Amino acid sequence: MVGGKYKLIILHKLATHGIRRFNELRREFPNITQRTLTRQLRELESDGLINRQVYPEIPPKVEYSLSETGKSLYPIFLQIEKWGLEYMENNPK
Amino acid sequence: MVGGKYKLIILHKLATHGIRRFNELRREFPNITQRTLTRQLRELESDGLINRQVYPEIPPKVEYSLSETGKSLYPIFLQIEKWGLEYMENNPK
DNA sequence: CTGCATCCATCCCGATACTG
DNA sequence: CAGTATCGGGATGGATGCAG
Repeated sequence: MVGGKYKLIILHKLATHGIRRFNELRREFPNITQRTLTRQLRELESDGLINRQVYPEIPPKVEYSLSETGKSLYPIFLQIEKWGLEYMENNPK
Repeated sequence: MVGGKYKLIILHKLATHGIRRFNELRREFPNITQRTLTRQLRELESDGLINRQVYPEIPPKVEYSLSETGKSLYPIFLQIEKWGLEYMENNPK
């Protein structure tokens, strides 16, 4: 469910900074292409990790946020982050 | 570093059951092909997560075990396992 | 603004046969 | 026993253009 190239950082961004619109995410991850961002978001949505709120306006507006299930991943993120910091301490460069 | 299809379960097996020989791992994961098992083990080794001990005998003998870095991943595994159990409780089927 | 359609390169893994 | 060699297919991500 989190196997995509950008899924973890997307979830992390939504976890730490809350609701985000599509183009906000594009700006925050300049390397990801539009097509890929769309697909990763759709996959996260169909796995129930994020919510997708569409506002039927012109111009369109779509907001992404963590679902409850997505939020429940947060302890894992913290554990991974802790590991990463220790790993960098023991393997400096 | 743990992105391969079988890397997490290989690490988990080594974490919970200690040293394993090549063909023991093959038997324990019947779905993995020889070629793929070899590659995943080599990648784990070059990332420093497992140790590869070769005994220059006939017939050959190679033992795989967790490195200290590999062992340090264990808290993450526990956190993931905990999440998985809760997820299945909340999403029964 | 938020997409979809198309085409393409690469990576990952599997199937199978062979080897010291 | 513990691999290597070869071939191939499917998934993943990128580039580019078009659209409501």
